[in-house]
Formats: sequence, C-alpha cells, structure tokens
Amino acid sequence: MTALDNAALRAATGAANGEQDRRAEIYRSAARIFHRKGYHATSINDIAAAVGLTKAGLYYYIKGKQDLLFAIMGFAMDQLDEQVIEPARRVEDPQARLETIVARHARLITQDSSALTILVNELEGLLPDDRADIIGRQRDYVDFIADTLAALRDEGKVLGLDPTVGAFSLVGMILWISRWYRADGRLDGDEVVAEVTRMAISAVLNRGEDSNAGNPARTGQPAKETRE
Amino acid sequence: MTALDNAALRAATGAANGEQDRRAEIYRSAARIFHRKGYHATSINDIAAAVGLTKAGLYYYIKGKQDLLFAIMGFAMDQLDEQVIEPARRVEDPQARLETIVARHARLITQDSSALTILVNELEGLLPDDRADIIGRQRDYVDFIADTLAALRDEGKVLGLDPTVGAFSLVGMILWISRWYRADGRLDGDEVVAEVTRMAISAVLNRGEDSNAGNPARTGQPAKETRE
DNA sequence: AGTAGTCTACCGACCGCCCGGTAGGTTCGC
DNA sequence: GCGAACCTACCGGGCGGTCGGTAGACTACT
Repeated sequence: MTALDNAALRAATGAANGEQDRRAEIYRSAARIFHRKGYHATSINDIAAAVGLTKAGLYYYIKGKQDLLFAIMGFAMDQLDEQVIEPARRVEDPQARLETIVARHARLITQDSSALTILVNELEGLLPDDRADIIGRQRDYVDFIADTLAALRDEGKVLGLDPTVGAFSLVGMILWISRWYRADGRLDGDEVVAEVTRMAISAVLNRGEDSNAGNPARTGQPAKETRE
Repeated sequence: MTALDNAALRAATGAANGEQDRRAEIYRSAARIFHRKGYHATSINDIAAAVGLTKAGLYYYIKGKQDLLFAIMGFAMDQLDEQVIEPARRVEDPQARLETIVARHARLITQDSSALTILVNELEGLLPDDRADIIGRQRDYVDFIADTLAALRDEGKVLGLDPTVGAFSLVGMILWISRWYRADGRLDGDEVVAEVTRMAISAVLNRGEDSNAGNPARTGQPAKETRE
C-alpha cells in the first residue's frame, strides 16, 4: 500500500496510467493544503474539492485522513533518502559531504517544500506506530549529519563542537527556509541554497589560522557539488 | 503544579487577586497543551480539564479559543521584546549584540519553549488582524538581526552574506532548539546555549585571512557576553 | 442579629455545525 | 453486463460556544 502510494506520488507529471496520475494529484494537492493550513485545520472536504471530487469520491482513492498524512510523510522521507542521503553517502570527503547534504536538502525545499515541511510539522497527527517509523528515519538522518561532523572533527577541521548539537542546528537552519523563502522573492532558489550552504559550512568549520590539518580551507564560494 | 495551584487557590479563597493568578494559570496551561498537541488538535475541554474547570467555567475567563491563542502569542512576543530585543539594543558593538540576541533567545527557549514555539507554529490559527499584528512584530525582530548583520558587514567582519538570509538562518537555528532540546538530556541548558551561540557567530563571521578592513577580527573563541 | 440583595465564580444542559467516514446507489466505457 | 469511478444522502460524535441557573461570600440596611 504505502510503497504503491509512494510510487504513485513519484509519478509526477505523467502521461500514461490514469489511476496513478489521479492518486499522485491527490497526494500532491493534499500535501499543499496540509502545508498551507496544517493537518488538523484541513478537512477531507477541502482536499476533495481541490481535486474536483466529493468527499465520498475521494475515499475511493484513500483509506483515511491519517493514512494520507503518513503516505505524504513517507514520500517526503523517500525524497530525502534519494535526493540527499544517498548522493551524500557517495561523497567520501567529510566537508564535501556536508556541503552536499546541506545544498541538496536546501534545494529540495526551495523547489517544493510542502511534503518536507509537513514531515516535520505534523508528526503528532500520526498514529503512534506510524510516528515511530517516521521519527526513526528522521533520527537516522540527523545521525548521518552528526557522523559527518564527527569525521570533520577527527580531521581537525572542527574543534569543540558537539556533533549532535551541530547536526540539529544545521537541520534547523535548512528546514526554516520553507518559512521565509518565496520563489518570487528578491533571491532565486540557487542563490538562497548557496548562501545557506556557505553559512552552514562556516558555522561548523574552525575559523582562521589555528590547528588546521593541511587543506587550504576555502573561504570563498562553496563547493561545486551543489548541483547534480 | 496544577493540583497544587488549585489547592492553594481554594484554600486561600478570599485572598487578594485570585483572579489574575487563575487567569495566568489558564494561559500557562493552555500554552503547554497547545505546544504539545497543536492548537487545532487541542479542544477547549482539554484546557478546561487541565485547570480543573468545565468548559463553561473556563469561558468565564476567556473570550474564545482564538483570543486565548492571541493572548499567548502576545505574551511570547512581549517576552522576546523584554528579554532579548531590549537588552540587545543596549549593546553597541554589533558582534556583542548578535551574541546577546542569540544567547538570550536560545536561553529563553531552553527555559520554557511553550509560548515561544506556539508563536511560530500556530500563526494560521489566528484571525487575520491578529495574525498581521504578530507577523509584524516578528518581522521587526528579523529586521533587527539583519541590521546587526549589516553593521557587522560594514565593519568588514562579514563578507558577502545577505543580511536577511543570515538573519532568517540564525532564527531557524535558534527556534529549532525547542524541537530537540530536552531538559533531562545529555547537555544542560547553558551548554546548549553556548554551543548554539558559538555556531551562530561562526556562521556569519569571516573565517581566516582575507580582506579584513583593519580591525583585528577575533578568530578564536567568541566573545564573553554569551552569558550574563 | 437578621435578612435581603448583590456579585463572583462557577456548572449542567444544550445548540448548531461540521467533522471523518460509510452505505448504497448511478453512470459510463469496455 | 460488468467493473471502475464516481455520486447523494446520511451517521454518530465532538467541536466551539451559550444559556440559565446557583452556591456562597460579602454588603447594606433595619
């Protein structure tokens, strides 16, 4: 069920298969509305109307409100896994890996923040088992960042920073983008991603002259890896 | 706490300003519950039960659910004004001022995050006019931080950072604390505040050797003002 | 001292509304 | 004629909010 739904969601702007498209449209609409109004403030009717169905018609596609939320969150976590964690895992140098994580996560948010934002804001709307599932995956992500910070520390590029606090702080910085970034604003998505990535790297790296193991720490632009 | 307050209040019937105490207790309870479950997922009955009243009894003290939310948010903004903005305004050196802002805001969150977290998470629960009021005050806060970053840039301590993006990013880092910090966790509140403050300063200051207008930019530890 | 009135602080019962969800069709392409 | 894709009509229940009370402390007057 969940895997199927996720596959449906992933079929973004498709041509073929009618049912899958419809389902994907429903999930996308629901994600947008949940994002805008919040899960509890959104009624099944709101979603049905947004996709041009009645409430009963909508129930042909979904099992219930909570399942819908869980499916959206599962999709968001899959997105994070595929677009951020997996690519970053293939980067061996810790600093480059951190840049990959931040830049890719930030980019995901500037592109479409709905699902990823619901992922962090509506956890209490889930059933306990589902919530445990999502929280576990989130914790893995934070641990992944914390491990990267620990590796940077072992290289001597970071001094006296608690990796866990560092990881949480970076995540907070990134997630917050969805609250202030507007696609039609002064800065475009790429500029925002670059700015935030630079701040993130700068936040964890040691400043200045001291104890820097080799490696002429780049102080200017971020890395190349910010796009694929 | 609640039971104690109620017992004390009941025992001291006839004492001076019981009404204000009761009202404060209601706001505090409501803030805690809104924080835990979210505004929309919290019923008036939940709050009434938490303070040992019936729903009808609660309405003797409040005008409605939305007014209650607005009152809590107003209180949170007042707290921010008094404990963060005003003290920081009296610090003239921009870097020290930034440290004051971050440290004081972070400290407020580690002490009691309920109201301050509601302030950012439940905006859509407000009436449009109330929301505009709160958003305006929030924007003033971000502008205050952005101005401080701009001042740092004018001193040459910050290069090529957009002050607005910088301000938002720092705010995101700080606000996120309420999502992961536990008073009974590995680190105590002061340690977390210190860590986050160091990261924030490090995130915006220039690293290393280049193009620094005069001014021996401190590249080692941050400043003293991180605690009072 | 007694008692009538007043006010604070609450409660039980109720209202209309809308919620998530369902039963039982109906339409329509194949 | 059959199943996929929807619909209308409805259900029980909980919601925010209101109404009409009332116990009891306090005051005022006789």
